[in-house]
Amino acid sequence: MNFIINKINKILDKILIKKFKIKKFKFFIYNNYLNNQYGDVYINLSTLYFLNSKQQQEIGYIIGKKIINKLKKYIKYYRIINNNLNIYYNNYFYLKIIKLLFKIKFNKLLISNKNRKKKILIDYLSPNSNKPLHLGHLRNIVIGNTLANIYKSLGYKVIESQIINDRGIHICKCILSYKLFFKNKKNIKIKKGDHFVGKLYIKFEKELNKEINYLIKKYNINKNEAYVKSKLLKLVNIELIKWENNNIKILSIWKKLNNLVYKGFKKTYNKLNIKFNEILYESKTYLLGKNKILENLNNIFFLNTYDKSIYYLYKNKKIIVLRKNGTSLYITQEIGTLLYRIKKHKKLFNIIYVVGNEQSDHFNIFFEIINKLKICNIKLYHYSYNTVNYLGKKIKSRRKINNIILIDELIKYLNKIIKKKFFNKKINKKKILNLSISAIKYEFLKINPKKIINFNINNILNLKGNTGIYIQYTYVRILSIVNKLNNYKLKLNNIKIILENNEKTLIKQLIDNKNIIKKTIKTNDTSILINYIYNISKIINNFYNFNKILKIKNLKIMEIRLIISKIILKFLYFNMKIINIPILKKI
RNA sequence: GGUCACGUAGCUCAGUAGGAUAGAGCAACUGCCUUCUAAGCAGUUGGUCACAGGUUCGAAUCCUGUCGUGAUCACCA
Repeated sequence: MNFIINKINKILDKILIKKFKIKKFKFFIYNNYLNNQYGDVYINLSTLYFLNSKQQQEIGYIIGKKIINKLKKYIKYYRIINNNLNIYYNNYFYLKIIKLLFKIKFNKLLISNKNRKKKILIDYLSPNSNKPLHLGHLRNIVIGNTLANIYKSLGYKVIESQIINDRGIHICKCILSYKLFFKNKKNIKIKKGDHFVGKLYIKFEKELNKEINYLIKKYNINKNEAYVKSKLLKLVNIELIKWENNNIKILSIWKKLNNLVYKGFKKTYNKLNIKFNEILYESKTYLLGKNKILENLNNIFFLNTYDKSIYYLYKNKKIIVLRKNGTSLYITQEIGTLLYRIKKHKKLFNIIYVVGNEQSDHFNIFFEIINKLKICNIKLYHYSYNTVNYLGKKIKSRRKINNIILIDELIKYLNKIIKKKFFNKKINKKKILNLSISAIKYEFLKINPKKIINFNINNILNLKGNTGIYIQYTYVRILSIVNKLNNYKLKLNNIKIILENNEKTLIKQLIDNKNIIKKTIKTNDTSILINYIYNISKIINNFYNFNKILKIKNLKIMEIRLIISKIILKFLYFNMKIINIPILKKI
């Protein structure tokens, strides 16, 4: 949108090639948002390192003059300070941009026809069906969902996909726990299904622990030996075998418990305002992929002659892809699921796996295999993010259930805090929830996915400063002004107002929206977008405080500020939708 | 031990493609609510960018090494 930078670039190219015969050189034009002394954009002349500083300055002056000549309309003047060529926009430039921004629809800003027909599948959640969603999942959800929203805003068709791990020993533990410890209590109240099943799991683990300790004392043996002797473990394995043999009784409990969990999950998704348009279940996909491997035996995959398992050779390591008993593994399933998706969604352009960085090896192997199998031309990408630590330790979702904070619990804590803060004002439950959700999402998005999050409940409970609530608050404040002037008819022609510095800074930054979003995708870093929104919000609040609108007598100034306010609303609305932070009309 | 991340203010984090005096929030301290919504605004204090070398006109940023933290290295998913 910043047409000036394009024009400056063209001028730079011409001068360098024609006057100085420097062909393979490109200046980088920097934006300056902070320092009012320096130009709105600047070029660092030192990048012409092959010339001495006198020559650099000479070139600087020539470029400066040329730019002034060509772009008189938009540029006030240029200065060379500390070997930087600073270029200053004039008032007309800002007014022109304001007019542009006022007309433009932000949600159509990024859409290009190139992307319109392209389908992208984003696989961003794979919960186990034996426990509620927790902080570890939250990072996954928030990043995946934001990514999906960005691609949608670019015009792609996006499939948001999750695959639920609904089979295996973990769920059998819940089934057994239900049979042994809960079934006879007819008056069980189930508020939220996933929490109930989670309790079943904890109960089992507790009982197992008791038994193991008992065995260790009684027989004076070590832990591993006790595991072998454990009756509970034996029983669980029997359940698992029954499940694999399609035992009707087991299957019916299994279905019952899973459905409870899915209902619970759905409630949590609703709170977070996310929707998946593809839900896969491992019980249905775990047999896929086996045939593909057998088809390519001796060609890509090889047989272990001594035990008849099948492996793939990755960096001289044998990676087993089919067990000796012929059953599938994680990687086998991954291949199968891909085959399934290719069939189901025709013309997929791209699949993005938003999965923790601990699985980067898995994906490297997976992608290499897919490459060799020549299954498809779809671009596959592992969007990896780092772990969430709690109390100094990584949250391990697979085995342990204690030492984690559930998403629902976190929301509850926050709701309480927010309710207290609003002691005197009327505020309904839904608004409290929306505030909590925004605080939570924002907290996870604002940190670069590459970095470990050391989760501290106090950070998120402190609702000051750089938080999701701040962004919402900014929106609400501006909205209240605009609402009060709802009937005012604006005339866009012949605005001739000299803008304030904060207004200029604001406009300069607003122009960057498109680039920032593109960069967010390019670098796989949601914190870029968040920081951008936050920085602009700070300027907006400064604007709110100093550039009064309702109280100003000069109608023309009031009008231009109203226009800027409307642009701000459009901007925030658009970007809040992308990071999926709820918009509060009024607190 | 191999591989891959990360180390910036007391704490949590930004830092454009290597480029001007390294920026925010929290915490601490000053001001501002009869004010378009104070969950806000304006300001003060706070830095050997882990350490050591190298590349470069120029390094928080690139390279090498050391130290520290974490992840991973299953016929688990």
